[in-house]
Amino acid sequence: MSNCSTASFSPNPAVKLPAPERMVLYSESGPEMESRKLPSSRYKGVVPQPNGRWGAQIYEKHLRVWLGTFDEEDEAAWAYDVAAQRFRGRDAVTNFKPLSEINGSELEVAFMNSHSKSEIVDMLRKHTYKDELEENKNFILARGEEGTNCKRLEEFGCLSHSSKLASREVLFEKTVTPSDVGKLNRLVIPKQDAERHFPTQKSDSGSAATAKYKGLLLNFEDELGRVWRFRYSYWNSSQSYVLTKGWSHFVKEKGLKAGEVICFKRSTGPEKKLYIERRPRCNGPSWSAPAQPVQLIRIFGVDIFKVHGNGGSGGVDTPSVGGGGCRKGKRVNRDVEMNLLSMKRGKKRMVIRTL
DNA sequence: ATATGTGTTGAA
DNA sequence: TCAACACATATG
Repeated sequence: MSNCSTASFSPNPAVKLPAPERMVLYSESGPEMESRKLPSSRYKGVVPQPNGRWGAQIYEKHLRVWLGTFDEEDEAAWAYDVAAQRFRGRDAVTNFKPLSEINGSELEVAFMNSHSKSEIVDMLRKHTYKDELEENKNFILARGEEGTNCKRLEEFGCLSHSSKLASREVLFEKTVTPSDVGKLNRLVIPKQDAERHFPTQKSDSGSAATAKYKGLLLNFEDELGRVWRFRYSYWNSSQSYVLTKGWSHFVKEKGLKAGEVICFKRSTGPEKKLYIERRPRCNGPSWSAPAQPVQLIRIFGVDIFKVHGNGGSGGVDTPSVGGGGCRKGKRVNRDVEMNLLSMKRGKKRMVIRTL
């Protein structure tokens, strides 16, 4: 509060903050150069270190929780934000724009909440938070095409409740058009796909004649296990199948934009649950192809993921990830590379090569 | 020897 | 809760 108390401080300096003259504090050229005061930070939860770096800390239950030291002041502020949102939830006061107001941050929120506070703090102190988050994201996004072991995902805290165990098959995808995300509040389902994959229900019990479809409410689960309910119906006027009621809410919440691809899936089990997922969108050149199928295999009693390569050159190929674009992880080309995503305890990423 | 993180305090 | 500040302790 102290630093907030200055009227100029905005809780969400999405805009540049005015930089107070911190240097001045140093130049209090006292008789002894020893008596320098440390420059205070304009960020909440950030404290100066004697060596010019910045510490981040948050308080809980009268106790200080140290979040580590950072080269940059805003890095420390960011660390504080992460901790604050994990410790205090959506309405935590943060230095920068809170995740709750950022489109597409659902995965990060899920990631955060699926780790204990101390795990998050650990990551911050070791500066591994971002990496772990990326791993987790890619993990989820690569899921689904084939029978991925969702139990494993659950262990990693990647999946929320109901979406755990079902493997799913892709029904079809659609690149949403401007009108799909515009004010018409409807999504057109390509006719072929609709007739092939979505349930049909004629209100008219009479046999053939009138193919009049009564609206149908369908539930779809998203990447996070969140359930969306849409009205699915047929518009005679345009001879098209559409999702109507509930659709605009989805568009808004997800921040869905024209050109993005949404993928409809269905669980392969008896349940036949429906899923709607926004396909990972990466503009970078390295992710041009759709995610490659991934399969779980078990070696030495450890579950790993095998990415189906092409040449079958005895090795497991890496995902279509080069150096840049989507992620930066370290990758190996040949041999089996397994990264046991943060093993339960050590949080260390292990790379094991076989043969 | 230096960097990091804790003990502690006063203020909000 | 929070940051300031002194300083003990960890680290290389």
